Amino acid sequence: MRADAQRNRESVLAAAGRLFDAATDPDQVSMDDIATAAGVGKGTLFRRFGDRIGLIRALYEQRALRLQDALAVSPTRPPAEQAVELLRAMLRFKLDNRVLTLALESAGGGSPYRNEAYDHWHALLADLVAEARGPQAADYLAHALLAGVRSDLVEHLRDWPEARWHEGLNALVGSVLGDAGQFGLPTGHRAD
Amino acid sequence: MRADAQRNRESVLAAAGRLFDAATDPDQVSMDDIATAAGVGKGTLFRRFGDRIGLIRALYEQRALRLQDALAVSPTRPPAEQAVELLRAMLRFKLDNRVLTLALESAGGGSPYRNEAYDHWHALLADLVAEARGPQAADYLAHALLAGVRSDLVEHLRDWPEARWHEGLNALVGSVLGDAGQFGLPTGHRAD
DNA sequence: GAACTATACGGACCGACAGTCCGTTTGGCG
DNA sequence: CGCCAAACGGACTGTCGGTCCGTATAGTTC
Repeated sequence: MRADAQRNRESVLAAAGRLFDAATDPDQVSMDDIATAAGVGKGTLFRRFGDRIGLIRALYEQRALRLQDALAVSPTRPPAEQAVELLRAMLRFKLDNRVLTLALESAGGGSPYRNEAYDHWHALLADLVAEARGPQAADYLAHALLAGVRSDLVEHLRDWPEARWHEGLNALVGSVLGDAGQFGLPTGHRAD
Repeated sequence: MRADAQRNRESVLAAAGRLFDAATDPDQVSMDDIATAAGVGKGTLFRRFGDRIGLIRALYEQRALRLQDALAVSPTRPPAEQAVELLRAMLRFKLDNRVLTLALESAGGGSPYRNEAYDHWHALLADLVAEARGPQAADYLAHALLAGVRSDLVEHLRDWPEARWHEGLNALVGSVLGDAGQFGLPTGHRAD
């Protein structure tokens, strides 16, 4: 990859990130806007990322990497506890990247399920589910758990306080994985 | 409402239904297509339904009414059993109305949660959840259960056989509502 | 049944936007 | 230094959702 191409790729991603963060709705951000903000021609965008969805996906995955690193499975901790932590982290991620995740998950045409980050988290969760309750339906249950933090559901419930979300996620994960563990909040308050 | 307006409204909905049923992707169906198929001017579409999402929503709700009638809660049957039945019915509905539900749930801009049918089902499910396990987080759990049959998830898992879906839904509902009943398939979990 | 009016009709028109094309520029190698 | 594959940029295109306004008609009143 030529040096200028690399440079441009990065400034496009940076510009797109800035624009999505500033917007309140994914389609306030056009490809022209991104090209302009990145100081780059439109052709460059499409040559590098193929199409709009490709760009959004690339940006999403770039940001998702941070999460993935922070969430390694540990064979010793109770799976339910880890699952709650994972879902909470995803919830926070969707709140922090509201417009971007909306863009990805509501991009007409491009399934939100066709991206590496999703596969990664799904596999992780499916393992936890299988560990907690056996392999039966573990695959589906992992999908269902992730669906509980779909970005437009998060959007729909946007004025719920954090505690209400925690209560919900605890109830959900507790039901599915068994709530042997206590899932006290890492940040201090407790759900009892 | 004038007679011609009424007539046109119906032929638009019918034409749109036909076109969505025949398509493989929601945005193969343009508003011009619908107008032409309905034998009506484009202005008529927009005057009646406001915008594309309005039309899709109207069609969706029209079809959803059939389901709603078939799914009344009965105070005597076990809630978990009723919940499974409801989710299975929704799954079948999404399979039968694949492109239409995709159109609704991926319509950029229009939240899939802002339609009467969703509210109806959510309220129903929330009651069942509350009956089965108390009011704690019942609202969220109902959302989460419904998210388990989101149309793009259904799409993503489109080649799963029916049995696998049933297994998954049984496991999910069984976990959340308690699987006192047996719902036709062994779940192998929490037999206490 | 004629005159009248509110309502509805239709399709030309508009603006926006994703995606393409091609003449020009440039990084990097021999 | 000279070459050329790779990359660039931005004018251009096609499509589509949505609007506008002159025309037609349902329904009502006398």
